[in-house]
Amino acid sequence: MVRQVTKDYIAKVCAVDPATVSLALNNHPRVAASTRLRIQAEARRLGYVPNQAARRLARGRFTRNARAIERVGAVLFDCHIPLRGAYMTLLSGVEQESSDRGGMLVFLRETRDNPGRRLFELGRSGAVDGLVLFGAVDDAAVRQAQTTGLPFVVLGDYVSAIPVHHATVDYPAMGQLAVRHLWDLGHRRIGFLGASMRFGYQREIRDGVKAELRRLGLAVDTEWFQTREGLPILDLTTPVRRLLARRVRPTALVLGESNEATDQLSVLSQAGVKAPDDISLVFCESSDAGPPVPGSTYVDVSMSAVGVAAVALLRQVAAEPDGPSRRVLVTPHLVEGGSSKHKKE
Amino acid sequence: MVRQVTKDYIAKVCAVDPATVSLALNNHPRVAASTRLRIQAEARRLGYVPNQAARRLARGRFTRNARAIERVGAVLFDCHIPLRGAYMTLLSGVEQESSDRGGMLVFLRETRDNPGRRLFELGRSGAVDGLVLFGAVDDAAVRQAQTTGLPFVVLGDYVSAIPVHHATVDYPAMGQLAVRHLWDLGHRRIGFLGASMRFGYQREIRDGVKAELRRLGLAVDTEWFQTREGLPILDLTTPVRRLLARRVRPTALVLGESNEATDQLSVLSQAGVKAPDDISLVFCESSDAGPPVPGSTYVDVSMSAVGVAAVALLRQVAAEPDGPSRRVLVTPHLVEGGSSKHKKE
DNA sequence: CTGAAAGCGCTTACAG
DNA sequence: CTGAAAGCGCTTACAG
Repeated sequence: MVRQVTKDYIAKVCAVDPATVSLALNNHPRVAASTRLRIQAEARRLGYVPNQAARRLARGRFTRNARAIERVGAVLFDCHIPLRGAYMTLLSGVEQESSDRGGMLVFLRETRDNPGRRLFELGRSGAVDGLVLFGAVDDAAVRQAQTTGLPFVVLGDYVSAIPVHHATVDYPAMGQLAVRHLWDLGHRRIGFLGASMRFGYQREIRDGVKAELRRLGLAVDTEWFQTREGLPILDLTTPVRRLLARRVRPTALVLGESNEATDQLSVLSQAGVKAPDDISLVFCESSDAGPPVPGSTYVDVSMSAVGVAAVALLRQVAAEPDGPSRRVLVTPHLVEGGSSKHKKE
Repeated sequence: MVRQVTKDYIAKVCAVDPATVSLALNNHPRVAASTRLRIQAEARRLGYVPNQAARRLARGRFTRNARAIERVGAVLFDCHIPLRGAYMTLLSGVEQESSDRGGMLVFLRETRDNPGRRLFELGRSGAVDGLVLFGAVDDAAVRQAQTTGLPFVVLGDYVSAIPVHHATVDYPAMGQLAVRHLWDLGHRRIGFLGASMRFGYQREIRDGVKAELRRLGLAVDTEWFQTREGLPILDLTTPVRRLLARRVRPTALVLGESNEATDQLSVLSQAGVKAPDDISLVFCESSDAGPPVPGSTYVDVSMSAVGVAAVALLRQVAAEPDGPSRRVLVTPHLVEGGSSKHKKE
């Protein structure tokens, strides 16, 4: 075990009181600049790292209420579906923003077997200063978070009527950007391929597409809007087939769920429809995994940026606990690849 | 803020000394059973949760050396490739095993910009009792972990010559199980489709396939062993094409990388080769995401079980720090679906 | 078997 | 501007 470098030790070396060391290292203005610099230099030289446990314990004595967000508890509400890579990216964003400010991240999973227990214990144990909730967040989850008394923010999709602070992707903008790109390339017959529509983000992307089409004065042809809603769960291809069966086909498509892109493309290719020559394609992607299909044009958004935004929001919420519900939206952007091109005349 | 229920408060209610409460709640044998039960009941009733910070601080006074693993630091070494869903599942396994024993998980990412810094600070801060390393773990990563003085375990694939404690999947067994299943179905011409072979797990699966073929007295025909080694990075389909170009085709295939399954299947289907009628397929999957293709036969392994195993191993390592390098392998199992069947006579 | 004490390393209000 | 003190909530060695 490495010998712990304590504030007392630094105090001895610098010939000052331990209290002064504490104030100096926390950049308290009451310490003379020269003293502060001397102490900070010595601390750096010795590789001093404050003892987290002692710090938290000592602070608890005074600031009974709102304190700075140093340790963030990231709580994943389990969803009984495979854990997606996007969660990992969200989490790494939360971690980044916590660590960069000298804090750290505690990761916790709430299970359905014993709902609320871990969250309750986390709240009482004093181990974290605030919470970020993600996964299958619903009314029960929000209420559990409320009982901890800690400030919290919901990250990404959730289903709850209770107003909360919320950081997520600007999903409507994804649909909007995709349509706008195709419009700029000269396309006027633009369709949409969606997935199950069971998740909020899927519906938001779709609504963004519709809204932008209307804004541009284009027909929102329901025949060109195909989703898997109402279809068997494993049927990934019928929407594409239906779309191809239309008398007049769209010249361009927005694909709302990049996870299903490969299957959709294989139906297109089997039907002899090639991108971008026969049809322009824009994918919507939100997993930081690069192009959903090599070389494709897609609307991208950084999930880790959403994690960063959530922690930043959490700090605001902690500083002003009684403010109104806040919402932060991370803006997507278009990445041009080879799957879209100007409409042939 | 919720009023903190402290041991002092319980002591007052139970009319005993705070020290007795501490001993009782930690199941110390020196406390009379009746007293212990009375105190524990009261603590439960009041919803008492011990203050983590105080506990760690107090414990630090005595046990300077090996202590129980309560708080685990999960350190992800960044890899500049998209974060895979499998990492999330690993992490949730680590979290589960930590939480179930009343502990918790601190998640940390080591970045390339400032290697070792966060790990160093984590070690000094006294925030965790042991480490689990995963991601792009190499010699430098292992050495950084060593300097913390904390017990640690490597989780999953890594590249380092330094002997470490290690928990991972029994990848050779995946290949072995797949071959054995096909053999049992009567197949004698069994091939293998691999990916880039840049990762250790890919090579281990392949070697497991080869070893089992030899064990069964089957020819290891190199023409039926196709990988993407040496091919352009985005070329996912050439291996399948090469395999199909052989004069004598295999009647069954082990697919080593389920991420690439969809692409491989589409080549097969374009060539008019259908599973399982023309060829039996067994996929290797390790992301807890269910069948890589709906209804397929695959060798599965629970990555969260690997996370659980890693923490269990960490406890052993902490208890006996000077023991030899330990290694825990999680065993995969076969899930039968429709993509494999008895060989036609 | 239980009580009273010391102290983990830190922070901040209070004196000087 | 700095020092000396009190105390955060807990654990464990030491007395009784």
